[in-house]
Amino acid sequence: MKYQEAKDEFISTWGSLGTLWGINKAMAQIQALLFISTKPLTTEEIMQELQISRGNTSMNVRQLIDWGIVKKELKVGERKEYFSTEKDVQELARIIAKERSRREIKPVIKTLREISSIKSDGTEKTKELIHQTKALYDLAQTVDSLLDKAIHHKQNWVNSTLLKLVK
Amino acid sequence: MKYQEAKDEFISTWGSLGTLWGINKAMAQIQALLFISTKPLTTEEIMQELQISRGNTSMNVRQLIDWGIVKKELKVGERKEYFSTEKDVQELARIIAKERSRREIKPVIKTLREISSIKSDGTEKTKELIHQTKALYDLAQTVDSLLDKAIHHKQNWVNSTLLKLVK
DNA sequence: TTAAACTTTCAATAATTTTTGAAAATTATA
DNA sequence: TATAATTTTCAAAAATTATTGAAAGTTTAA
Repeated sequence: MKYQEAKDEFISTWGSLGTLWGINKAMAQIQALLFISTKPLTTEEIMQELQISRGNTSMNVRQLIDWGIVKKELKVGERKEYFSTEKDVQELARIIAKERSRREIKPVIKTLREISSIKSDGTEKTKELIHQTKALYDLAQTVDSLLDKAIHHKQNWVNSTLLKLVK
Repeated sequence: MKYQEAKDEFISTWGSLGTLWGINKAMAQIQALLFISTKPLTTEEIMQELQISRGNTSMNVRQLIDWGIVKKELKVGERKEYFSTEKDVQELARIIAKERSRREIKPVIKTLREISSIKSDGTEKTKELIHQTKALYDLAQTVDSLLDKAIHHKQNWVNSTLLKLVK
């Protein structure tokens, strides 16, 4: 496999994986492109490489910046913005875990707590609702605590924490 | 909060969470409905409760069965099929982890292995592509091994494995 | 067999999400 | 301040995904 082919394959695979996990394809592909780039890229270069429009590029780069995955860089004497992504995979995983926990998991945990703590009226169906949502709540709490632990474990959490579980 | 309100909230929340993670809303809602039901339900009952069509119900129940999350039950003397979901949250998590690993993570790992093992042509950009995809490959392997471990750890893997990390 | 009960399929339609591109806004320089 | 470079916004269009419902298929029982 030649460079260009491998690069295209990587960007395409990353885009598909993103889609499968509820992430916009263009957003995932921009991140993939920056991830393997040897230097920061401009909007123009991203558009060119991925064959997407200016508006699309602008919006998705902005979202990546909101997520804390991409940083804007300015070069002296130049007007345009350069973008680069976090290059360290573990830090990247940490950021994504943090954001998905904050945006998606924690709100669900809050809802599960509310539902599982409604007052029982003694009927079977209410008991079952409370019991099942409580069980989900407990599991979600455990998983989210693990994520929190990883999130705050700045350096090398995969090796220090996960690897010992796997081995 | 009264029963009906809590139930609707749970089904709706589960549907939204599914959507966020790339799972069809109807599929997530059917699973949610079965998860808090005190008894197996028929297609008719699911349609009625969720206000969705027969075709939609049929297709999504079938998918849940493919995933191993829902089971079909037959009652003696009755023609129609009854559906129930796995009620144990940890077993449910195990099944979902197993399926997502098999369908989505393992294929990506294979691609990352292929890309990261292309022959270097000595250029910086090729070196960077190889280096970065190798790093992703290593991380994905670690995470997938953890999932595999959890997957094969039938009983109570959350408490026996994850909890000790969290505490 | 036949027919009734039930399930599946799938083309058409609807809903949602993504993308475009040009106008408006912003920013830096002359 | 004017203007050129660049980015952002957002309504419209395109693409994708989900849903419907009726016809076809299957299964069971009389």
